[in-house]
Amino acid sequence: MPTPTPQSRRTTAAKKQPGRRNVRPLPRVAREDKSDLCEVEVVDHDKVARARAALPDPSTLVDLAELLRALGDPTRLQIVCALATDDVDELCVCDIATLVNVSESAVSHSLRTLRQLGVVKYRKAGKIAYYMLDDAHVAQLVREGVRHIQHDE
Amino acid sequence: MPTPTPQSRRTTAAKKQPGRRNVRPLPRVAREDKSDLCEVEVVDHDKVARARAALPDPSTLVDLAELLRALGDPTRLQIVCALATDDVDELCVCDIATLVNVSESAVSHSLRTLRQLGVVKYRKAGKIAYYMLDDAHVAQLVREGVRHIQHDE
DNA sequence: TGTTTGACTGAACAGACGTTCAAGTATCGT
DNA sequence: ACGATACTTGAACGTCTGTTCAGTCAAACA
Repeated sequence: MPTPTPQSRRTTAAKKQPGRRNVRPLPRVAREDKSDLCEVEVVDHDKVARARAALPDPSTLVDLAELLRALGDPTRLQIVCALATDDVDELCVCDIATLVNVSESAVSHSLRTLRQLGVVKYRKAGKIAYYMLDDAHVAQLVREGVRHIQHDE
Repeated sequence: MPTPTPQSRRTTAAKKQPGRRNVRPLPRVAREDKSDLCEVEVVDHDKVARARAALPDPSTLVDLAELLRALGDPTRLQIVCALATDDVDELCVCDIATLVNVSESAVSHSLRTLRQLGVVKYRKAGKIAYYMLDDAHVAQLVREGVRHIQHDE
């Protein structure tokens, strides 16, 4: 049986290797390939070109996706929300674990993820680690997200 | 009479529709439990109480996490970015597939996810489905995310 | 009518994810 | 020094995710 599938030729742009997390996996983000695409751009070739031009560069895209996915976990989202609270500048791991109701180990793992993304940082005082936000933009982003969810739709 | 009927499901609540297996058991989101926690709140009990009070309610938290996680996928993020482009009001599935360089099937699956979250909607013209954004807030959120990623850090 | 096209769907698979568990590193109190 | 505390780390495990594949459907065209 022949394979008349339009784009079955070079679709192997999605081969990612099992690398570490914090670096840049760069999964299958647009590679400016477009050379052997078969002309599947049926409808509006010009509009596609415009959209492609307006697309953020792959590095930005992957970084943002990574950030959003990190915030897309209830545990981590709660941590960020807690640290974004007024009058709550910093919290220790133990308190965060109590707050979001998970084990300290799980919190520690989550905090590491957020740390590697530059979302949080920490200060060590004795044996206690106080975590705080490292990126005010992220807090702002989350606050707006909450507002959007709560207001409409 | 063919009924294009662009669907847009914007369920205010109750988006735990029983898809297939485990629905959405609301994993370990704050349960207001705190009664039998062993007094692990070592450092600042008051601050924990404040942070907990400021935390969004579980339903908002889960909805937002769901949205952020959906946007945290490079394919879906690119789709939203493309549709958020000025002068690009709508795109057909075929063009989107070309744009983000994945198969039409994968795009269709991704679009369904975004549709179910109320991020995009579509209009059918003949056999072509034109997708467009359904939530301007999300587009705004993504645009700010891009700006934040590009500007600092 | 039959074929082609654009898009959708369900099953299935490889890989990724988040938690738990057990062990580890410092630091503090005695 | 010893043990307890606060936290981190790595491995393991079950679950979830996104893609591919194959099949389906409706609309357009021959």
